[in-house]
Amino acid sequence: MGVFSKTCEYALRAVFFIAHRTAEGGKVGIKEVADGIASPEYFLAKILQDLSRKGIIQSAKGPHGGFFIDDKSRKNSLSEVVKAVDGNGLFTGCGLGLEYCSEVNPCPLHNQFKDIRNQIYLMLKNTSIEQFNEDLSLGITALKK
Amino acid sequence: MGVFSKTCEYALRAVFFIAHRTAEGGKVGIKEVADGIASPEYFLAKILQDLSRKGIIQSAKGPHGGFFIDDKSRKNSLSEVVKAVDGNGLFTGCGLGLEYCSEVNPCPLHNQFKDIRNQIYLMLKNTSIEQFNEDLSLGITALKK
DNA sequence: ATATATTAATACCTTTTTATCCTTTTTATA
DNA sequence: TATAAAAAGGATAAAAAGGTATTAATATAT
Repeated sequence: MGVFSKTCEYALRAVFFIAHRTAEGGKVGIKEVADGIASPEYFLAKILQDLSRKGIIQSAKGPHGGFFIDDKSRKNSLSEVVKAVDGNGLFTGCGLGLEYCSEVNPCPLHNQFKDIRNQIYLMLKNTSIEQFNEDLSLGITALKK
Repeated sequence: MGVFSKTCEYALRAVFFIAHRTAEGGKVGIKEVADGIASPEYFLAKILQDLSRKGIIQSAKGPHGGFFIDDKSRKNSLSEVVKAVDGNGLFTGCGLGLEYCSEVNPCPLHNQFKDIRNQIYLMLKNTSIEQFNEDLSLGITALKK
């Protein structure tokens, strides 16, 4: 098990792919995205529908339709994507799964875990969707396998 | 979804509870543990069996039997518990779920995520099972709900 | 107008995780 | 030695996550 759900992993990879692929305008079809990030096509379709409904990405139907990310959306931080898919339990929840864990009623790991949570949040908050476009163009980073 | 699986959350809470409860010797039964950490009894039983098989905790059958943690085991770090339950994917895996992600073939998030992973690992590595016994005795920290 | 390419919606299937129940084995002690 | 107490183990079920297939809706080129 990783930090993110499989759904969220696909979502992040897809968002990077679409942002990169449509940086100069245009749209990209679901098949191409699925292939580009090595994800199951139909499953990804559901994820992208959801992201589109939530305004994380955009889509257009019909011929020459496809998915894309507009100028405003591509400035979004990854925390928005993660929140849309996995909720913000990762940023706020107790490490030991205790419902009422808080500053006044902490679990043993509360303080240590608070730092971790915060670190994860800051990392995602300070990273934008578009910021890897160049690396992807240069082939410095990979999105499949 | 949290950082750990539900199974792992129960395991960590149980390990804290048992260590605290048997710090002065003696054993504690499954019912008491389940009640003490607000977990489903039979599900927890499976988890504890597994932890016992893997040497993270100890158990004794028969009258006056139960679970306990010996002196050596209570010095174990939490990373051992997590590794036993969730494997070490959390410490080594790619944030985007890419199989071949590495220093030479990184995903976009590789460097940022490496730090997070490491932070999680160090936190767990540097925290022992027994180190919360006192807080638990004083009622400073909680293990249920 | 119509055919076509495309996403949207929906329904369904499979696997994994979480949870429960029941039986068996072990063991202390009366 | 019988009994009771406790964990161990097996079988099953429910829920959630992950994945597939099909149909509907729709924009656009012709």
